[in-house]
Amino acid sequence: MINKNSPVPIYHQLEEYIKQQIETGILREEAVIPSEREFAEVFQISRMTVRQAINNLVLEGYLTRQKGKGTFVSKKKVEQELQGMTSFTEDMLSRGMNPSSTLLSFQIIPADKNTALDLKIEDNDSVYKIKRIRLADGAPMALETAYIPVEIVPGLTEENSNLSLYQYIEQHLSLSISEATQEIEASIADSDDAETLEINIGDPILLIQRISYLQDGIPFELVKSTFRADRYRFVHTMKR
Amino acid sequence: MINKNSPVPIYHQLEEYIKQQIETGILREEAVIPSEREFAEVFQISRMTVRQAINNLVLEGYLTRQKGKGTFVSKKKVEQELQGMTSFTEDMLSRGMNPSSTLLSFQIIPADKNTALDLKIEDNDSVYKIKRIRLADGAPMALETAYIPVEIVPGLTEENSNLSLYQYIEQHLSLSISEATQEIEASIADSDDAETLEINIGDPILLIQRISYLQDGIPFELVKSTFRADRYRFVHTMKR
DNA sequence: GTGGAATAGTTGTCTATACCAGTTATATAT
DNA sequence: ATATATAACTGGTATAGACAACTATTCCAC
Repeated sequence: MINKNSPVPIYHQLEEYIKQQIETGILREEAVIPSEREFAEVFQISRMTVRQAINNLVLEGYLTRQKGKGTFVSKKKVEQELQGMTSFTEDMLSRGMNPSSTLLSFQIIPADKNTALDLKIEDNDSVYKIKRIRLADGAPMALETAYIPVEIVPGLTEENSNLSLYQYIEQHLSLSISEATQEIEASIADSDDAETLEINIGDPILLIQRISYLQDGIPFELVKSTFRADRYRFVHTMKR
Repeated sequence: MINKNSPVPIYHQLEEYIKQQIETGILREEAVIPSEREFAEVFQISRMTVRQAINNLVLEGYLTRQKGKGTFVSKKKVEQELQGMTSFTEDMLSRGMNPSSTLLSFQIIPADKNTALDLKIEDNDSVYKIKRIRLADGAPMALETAYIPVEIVPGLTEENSNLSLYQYIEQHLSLSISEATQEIEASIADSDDAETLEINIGDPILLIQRISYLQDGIPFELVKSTFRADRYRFVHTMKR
């Protein structure tokens, strides 16, 4: 499970290992995880390295420590993610609705000037352009257009683009998403919007543009969404 | 400066020391701080201990590291606050605009059912109801109505209500604001909105409702704002 | 039973050291 | 002067070991 010769740092390998154990349910909510010395012994690594992995998971909210007792799996990652970057799917699930989507188009195109600027790439660099209608409980909720640099996420196809992009990036490319910016504005539907969202021209709509960044501040996704204002309201919690 | 016999951990002492250097301006924004090895040498402590202190300050946003170059003082605690709870005034200032406001009314009224629910008080408990027009560079930007429980912030008057409520609460009542939730939706202007915001009926508007909480999760302010969509766009950064 | 000591487990703090991987200044060769 | 190695810095990762602080249990004396 741990490869000492991998260029991936050991502590990061251990993080992923423990995360996986949590997500697959092998380590359950509220349960104690093995002690630091035990991890060190089992994987033949130093306790300080184990601590580095566990520290990060504590900071990310996966675990909590209790001096003298042990380290425990936190309950509900969901609530923490809610305070920030939720995908449409997660967002709808958290509202008790059933999300689905219809793929309208999947293209690889050269980036225009504005898209290139937002994604910090050169003009005409290749990007995926993926258009979807997002549905909640079967009814149209939003029209979404995503732009993703091909260079960063190669091998995206019409088939696998339906899976969670975030999971793909974190697990297969072992990159992690650190930050996102959103811009939200109000507008009114034009004829195109009205048709796809099944509303009337002049009805209010919510435009949301999100840019998601990797650890190093590299943008990897630009999503422009048009929501039906009568069905969707953006909810958001800030801490500190 | 560092006391090895103190019950306070060394890394924490060092954190406070560095923080102080930053806050007193001895270490300036963007400047390099001494290297880890230098701290270790000067204070005769281990480099790992220095790293523990610096790690924490990095996580708290005081410092940023750059491999091969050094560790730098982050600029502006303000910007971090911007990622979250900004008042209209701060928001506009950060956009390079000149904010002002016109008080429309200042009342103490019994809370209606919904307001009471949001503020977690009883129906008919007294609340301040403060209506303002918010201007940016002299032009109407938003219509704002704030509801504040009298019990939590007694002594608010038409005069001092113009000052920063947040500062007042943090400094005079020594309470601290920990969290806020926002709900954002799109709508279209009715005749009232159109008149106060100097736009046309049917123009798009952005409705923002914010509830701010004290440390203990006690709501102390409910603000409902109506923004001109042609002039205002909600911008928001999420981390992690 | 109650209190206290001993014990074995946990995380927390700290040291000393080593090597790796970027960055920058400096010396050297051309 | 201009390249180009090289050395000397930086933070990043990892080791091994030590003691402190805290928790839980067990056992024993009272």
